[in-house]
Amino acid sequence: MNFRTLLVLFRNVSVVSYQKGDIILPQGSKEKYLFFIRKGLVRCYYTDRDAEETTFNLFPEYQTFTNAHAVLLDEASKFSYQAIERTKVYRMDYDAFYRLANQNPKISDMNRSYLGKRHLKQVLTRMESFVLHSPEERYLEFIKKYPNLINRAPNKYIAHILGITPVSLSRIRSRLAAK
Amino acid sequence: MNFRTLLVLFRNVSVVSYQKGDIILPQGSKEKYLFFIRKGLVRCYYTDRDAEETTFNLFPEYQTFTNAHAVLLDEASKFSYQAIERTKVYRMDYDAFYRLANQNPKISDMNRSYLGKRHLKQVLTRMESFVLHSPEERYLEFIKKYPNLINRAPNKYIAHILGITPVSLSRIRSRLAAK
DNA sequence: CTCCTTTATTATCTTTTGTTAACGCCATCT
DNA sequence: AGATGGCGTTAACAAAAGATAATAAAGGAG
Repeated sequence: MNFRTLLVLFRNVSVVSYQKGDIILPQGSKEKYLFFIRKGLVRCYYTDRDAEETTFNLFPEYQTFTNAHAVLLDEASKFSYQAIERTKVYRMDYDAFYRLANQNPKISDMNRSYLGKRHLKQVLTRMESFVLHSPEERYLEFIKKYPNLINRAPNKYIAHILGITPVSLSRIRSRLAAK
Repeated sequence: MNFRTLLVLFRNVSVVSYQKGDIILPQGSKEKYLFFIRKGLVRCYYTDRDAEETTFNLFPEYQTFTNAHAVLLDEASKFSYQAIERTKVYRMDYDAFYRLANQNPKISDMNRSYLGKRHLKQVLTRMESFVLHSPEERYLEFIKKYPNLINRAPNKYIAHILGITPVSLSRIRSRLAAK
């Protein structure tokens, strides 16, 4: 990507900072943003009628994320996005990005390959893991992929991401430690 | 979509028939096809080193499918695709489709919205179900979504799709029947 | 620093699942 | 028709997971 392309992109980017606990996007929102995390940690979670929260994903620094239901599927966002550390993001309005993509083939490629492929691959790999692997195996995959998140995010968040309860994760950890 | 667009598409479509048990695409293949199932039932499954097969998905008539790893991610296909009934598909070479998409904005839209969004939505919804719902709930969702597949596909295939063993599925069924 | 809340761990009990094996059923082939 | 093989169900046992509660540890607020 050349300088000109970058410049066009940067004009539409804003830098946003959040305190620990701040909601970046609430569940139900239809706003469409692309985020790149410069620093911090973002949690994506679902809140049910009983106000129970289930964490779906964690995004650490140098990762991009979007509220997929809004951006990719044109629906209200099914999840909330919350900074669980002091977080700084580069945020771009997706509609602006989309308009740029229609004018600039390089940005269009970026849209397709980066947003589409990368996100699809993540979600596909994760789903495969649910079918093929046990909770313990998924936990090992997780710490291999995100070795530092263990110390930065509460275990209850990680447990839900793995599809188990916090108590169960605690037991898996002690079982593994016994070896 | 107008007649002209359809005509352009149809020139690149071939009709292929399979006997029960035939492999449509083997695991590891890099061929890229789009399929529309006119009739029959297709099973998507993974084979591990011990030659154990784990079914990932079932596609009945009037559904489209692709070998996602090859078509969407440019990788070797991680799954095999097999006709488990006498099956007739409309098959299109994806590269040809992609070339057409670059010439015809309507086809391009179809590529993005249909292939991209539809597939992403399926896989996203399914992954959410693994995190949010129990095996029993997933089974109920499955029979609601595909009421007729219960009688057409072996339970062991359905069990794996739900992320459980065939024995466990059998127990869930008898538990539900007891109510 | 202290108090208070949240979280992690551990224990107990119940439920569910995995594993293996046995049995019966059904379809297919000879 | 009889034999064969695959599949669904059930049983029995072991392992794991969910639910709940108690305790300990950690983190935040004042």
